[in-house]
Amino acid sequence: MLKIYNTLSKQKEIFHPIDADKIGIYVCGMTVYDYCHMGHARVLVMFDVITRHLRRCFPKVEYVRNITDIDDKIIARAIENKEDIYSLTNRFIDAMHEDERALGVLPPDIEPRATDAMEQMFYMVKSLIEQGMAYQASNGDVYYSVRKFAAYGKLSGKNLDDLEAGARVDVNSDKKDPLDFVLWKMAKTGEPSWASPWGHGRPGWHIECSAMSTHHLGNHFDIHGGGMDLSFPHHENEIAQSEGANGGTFVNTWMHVGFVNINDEKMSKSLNNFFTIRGVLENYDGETLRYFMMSSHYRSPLNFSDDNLNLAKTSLTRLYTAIRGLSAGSAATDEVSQRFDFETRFSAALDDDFNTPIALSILFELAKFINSKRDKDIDQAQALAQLLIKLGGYIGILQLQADVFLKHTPNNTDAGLSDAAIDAKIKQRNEARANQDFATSDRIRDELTREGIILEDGSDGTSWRRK
RNA sequence: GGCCGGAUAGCAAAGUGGUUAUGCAGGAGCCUGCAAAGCUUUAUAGACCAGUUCGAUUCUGGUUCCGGCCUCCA
Repeated sequence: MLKIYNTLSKQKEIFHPIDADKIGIYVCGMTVYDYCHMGHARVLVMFDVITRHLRRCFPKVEYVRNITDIDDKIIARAIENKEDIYSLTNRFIDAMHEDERALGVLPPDIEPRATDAMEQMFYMVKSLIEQGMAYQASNGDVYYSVRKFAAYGKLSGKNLDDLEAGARVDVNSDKKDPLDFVLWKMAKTGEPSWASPWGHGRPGWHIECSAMSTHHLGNHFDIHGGGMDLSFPHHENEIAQSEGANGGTFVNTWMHVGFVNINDEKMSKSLNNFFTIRGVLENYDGETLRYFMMSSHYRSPLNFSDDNLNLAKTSLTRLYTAIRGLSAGSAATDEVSQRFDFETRFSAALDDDFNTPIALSILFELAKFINSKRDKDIDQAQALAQLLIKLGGYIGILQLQADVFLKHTPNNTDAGLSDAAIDAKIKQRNEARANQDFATSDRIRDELTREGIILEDGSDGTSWRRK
């Protein structure tokens, strides 16, 4: 029984799909004018975990994640670079896809772009104007009349009068109410623009998501998500637009992923304390990054630091060490895995609002069993290793050959000793050991240790891994 | 000012009204030529103050501190 925390009700709810044969989920994606940072990575990874689990729970899941490829920052950056907005956005869309693959994130089913959704936005804005919920101001911009939507504030728990009292500057005199937000912006000279019923211009930020989500998933769909910072005003405005234009409920379940923090402060572009995914990938592999993201619950803050990343790497190393040498073989269910209900408990953890820390803890239990069985009952160890790999696969980890993970260099470059050179050293060392020449064998091991190579002598020979 | 979260052992991070979270690090032991890995075992918690209860880290109220949103942001 799947339970999801709904921002709308501020509590965990049993998830009741609108149509159990087809789940619709929409996630607000990136604004593509720069490389993705760790905050984006968290949203990418967590909604990947979420959709992977949903796909196991339901026969069909339609996962839509948009790309915002037109907005003020994109225009500003394109002007700065003296480049066309499409060449800018295409470049960063490619970079985003590259980052996504490195993190083991599966592509969404549909990835619509704002610039392809103009007609759908026009349709929605028209509907809002016709119903008197939006108006074109004297400067030509079209605004949403927030006061016309009685339920405004239901997602963020905000009260219009409190908002107004606390509203900071930027009061646009063309707005009827300072809280009104823009649906369509008139183009200034030199700006990219689209012909619309209200003149040449471009869409406001919020309308694209209302238009694209309802276009692909219908006026009423199951889940809408994004980063915590989108709940207000972005998602609040989406509700106002979609429910204002179409009537009825827009989305049943709203999900928000917590922030990535640096020294307990939000990582953000405006604070300029962000780390890009590709920057971090120079020192840590994608799977370690992914594990790090899953090591805390998706709604909790996640503190980004080398210590925590290294912890993730060590943890993942333990899991891969458990399956090393055992990955081949049949996946027979065995008495131990049944007795301890690993798979049931693993799924139950994910069913409980996608509790990845619990799910991971079950993988460690499994690893412990494998380690304690491998010398006594290889078949059972084999079967448990298969199960560990299978459960890991449910959340997108442990799909490499153990040795590939354990021997890789941080950024998969060929720094330091080659594998062949390491094997040669190990051979020399083992010859020395066979001759009881421990001074030589220890010297070789020390040499390798300095190169970041750790040796492990086992009953079936010496294996190695990179630190 | 308004509205939300959070405070768990050395670090990271969950569940839970009474019984081992889990990972890393630490102690002891086994294994090993010695290590590493692994196994066994062990110590170290629940910001503070009240209340409810036979019993609270878990529920309620208050205090303090931290973070977020109210402005573009995942």
